[in-house]
Amino acid sequence: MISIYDIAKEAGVSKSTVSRVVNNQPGVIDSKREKVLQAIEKLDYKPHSAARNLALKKTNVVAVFVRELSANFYAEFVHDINHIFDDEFNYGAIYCNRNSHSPSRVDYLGLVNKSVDGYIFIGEDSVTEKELEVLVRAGESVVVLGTNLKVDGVLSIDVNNYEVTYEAIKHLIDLGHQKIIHIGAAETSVEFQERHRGYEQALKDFGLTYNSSRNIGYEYEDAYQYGLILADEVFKEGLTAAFCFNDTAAVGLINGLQEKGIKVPKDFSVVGFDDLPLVRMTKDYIPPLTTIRQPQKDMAIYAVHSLHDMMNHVKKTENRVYKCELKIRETTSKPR
Amino acid sequence: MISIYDIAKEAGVSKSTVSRVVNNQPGVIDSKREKVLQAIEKLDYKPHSAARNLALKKTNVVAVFVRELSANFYAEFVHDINHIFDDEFNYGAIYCNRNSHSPSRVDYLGLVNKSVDGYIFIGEDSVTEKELEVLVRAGESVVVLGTNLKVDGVLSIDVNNYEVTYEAIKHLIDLGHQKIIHIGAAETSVEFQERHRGYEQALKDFGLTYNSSRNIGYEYEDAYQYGLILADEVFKEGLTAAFCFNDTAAVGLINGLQEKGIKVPKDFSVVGFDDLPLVRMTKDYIPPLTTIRQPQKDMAIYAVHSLHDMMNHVKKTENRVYKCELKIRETTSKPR
DNA sequence: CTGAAAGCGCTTACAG
DNA sequence: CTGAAAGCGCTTACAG
Repeated sequence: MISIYDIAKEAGVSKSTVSRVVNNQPGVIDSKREKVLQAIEKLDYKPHSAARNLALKKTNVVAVFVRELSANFYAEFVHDINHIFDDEFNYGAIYCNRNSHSPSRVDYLGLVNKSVDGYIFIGEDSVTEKELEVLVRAGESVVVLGTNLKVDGVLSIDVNNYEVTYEAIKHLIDLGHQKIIHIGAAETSVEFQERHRGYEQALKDFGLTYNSSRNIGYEYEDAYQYGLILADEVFKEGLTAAFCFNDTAAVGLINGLQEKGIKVPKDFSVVGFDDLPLVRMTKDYIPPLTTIRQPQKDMAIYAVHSLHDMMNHVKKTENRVYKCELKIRETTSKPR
Repeated sequence: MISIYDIAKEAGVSKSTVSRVVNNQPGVIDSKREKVLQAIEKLDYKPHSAARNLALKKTNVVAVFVRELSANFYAEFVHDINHIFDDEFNYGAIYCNRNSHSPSRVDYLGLVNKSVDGYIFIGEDSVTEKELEVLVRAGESVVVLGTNLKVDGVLSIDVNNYEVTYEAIKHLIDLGHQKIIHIGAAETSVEFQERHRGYEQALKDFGLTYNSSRNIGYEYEDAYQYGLILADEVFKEGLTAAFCFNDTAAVGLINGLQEKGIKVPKDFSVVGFDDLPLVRMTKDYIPPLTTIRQPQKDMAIYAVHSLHDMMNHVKKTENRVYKCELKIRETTSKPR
């Protein structure tokens, strides 16, 4: 491979001079600058980034970790974050899958150590508290998004899961529902736990006794199958509403229920979470979803800007809890 | 930050010895190994990857580039590739968005130069021919997936777009369709061009004179809007079938058409492309899609294995064109 | 089994 | 404006 030394030789100057022109520094006479540029062009020279990173102790790259890159909700974040880095800063963002369900032999954090200036972790499965502590002790800049993890020195951005769930359940109760089920993905999820708290508190505050939570997994198909099963309980137990952990689950559930002849919202009300654009695909068949919108874009912007500030020690950054908005649309109505 | 030198001092040995235990090399007496391990634990030591990369001239990381990480079809590839690297090799994979539609100030290829052992580019918008040539000249290992780019020294994996499109059009013709429209995303797309060739050849071979291609953009909404418009042409010109560049477009088109009272497949036949699992979400409202399945998983496996072989100079690898399969389901039928 | 030394490809005071 | 030299944190022959 060709190095800075080769360019120096080709152009008849020193490595120092080559370095200066590569980095667009002033104080190089035009004639030499030109020679260097030509040599670079001629030999297809690209600086070796590991060498540069080592010398500069910075990389102009940040790492973004998510549980599963192709998961819908996270994909939006990934998209936004990428664009913000692109548009506003001269930073590259790289992405890593962090699927905790498959015990991975790859230690990304070790792999990536110091080859990155900052870290963004999205979703609670993307990182552990212990890992965060190690990063902080190493002086890294890190922000976590939607994890519920609180570690000194890492900036945390989250959403008011408890309150907004309370609000959604209250909405159902106000409509007259008495038997409302809470559907989550995985019990271990802090998200689930927070929302579960909101669910139970609302039941309690309004004196409802029916109290049932179920975790069904992350996939559309899980929700669809569960809808099929749930139909029975609707008939037997007089269930009239469900609060779902995301929109994909809500759509799956609705499809499963309707398959069994239970119409939404006439016979049954459903609340989703996330307000995914994806749901457009079903828009002509399923009523617009009552759901909860997270201020995703704002969160992404704040995440990127804060990380940037942290990396440049610009100023103190502060944790933030964003408020979600209950979007009442057409999958919830009075029970009949 | 703490370096190998700090560990050496703490453990009372030389850097060489520390390096040996960090890399699990034999030939270190147990008592010293233990001391080093303790020092590492105590000081939270992680090797600086840039330094190691520079010394070793290898990184154990590959980069995967796609146009848009959150795009549906690519997301599947990303998912598969990640899992294969995880399961079979001790390699990390990092992902980069390469959205050519937003002129980016970030030169990923430069950023990532030599901080990665190999490259996978997915989809034609992920890389240019010129970039590939530069990488080859620099001796990099690179594979391209679904790009139609042929550059000496880069392994190319693609799909028989021309043939399978021909087959799909023939299927429609066999059913009795005479006016078939070809719907693409962007004219500049080689994918479009290949499929267009297949479309035109089939028309020609079977003596059809109606010949019309349209490019409508990549999003669901584009297709839906276009479906609304297309409805008119169906009435006026007697169009009876469409071949779409992907399933999302097919669903959007169907929704648009049905909105205007045109039923699929009774009044109009539609063929999709990709056989996305995503389409499940509409399965209770739209008939199962006649579409084209790409052997995606096989392609991902071959891509990862080939790249691994190239990086280790194990053996010659060969370009591959995978055959797609026309899945005849329920959105195509005889015209009425 | 162990350590001193050279080298990986860059950057950047420093001296001129 | 320019170059020689030291240094970034690691690895690995080499000598002992």
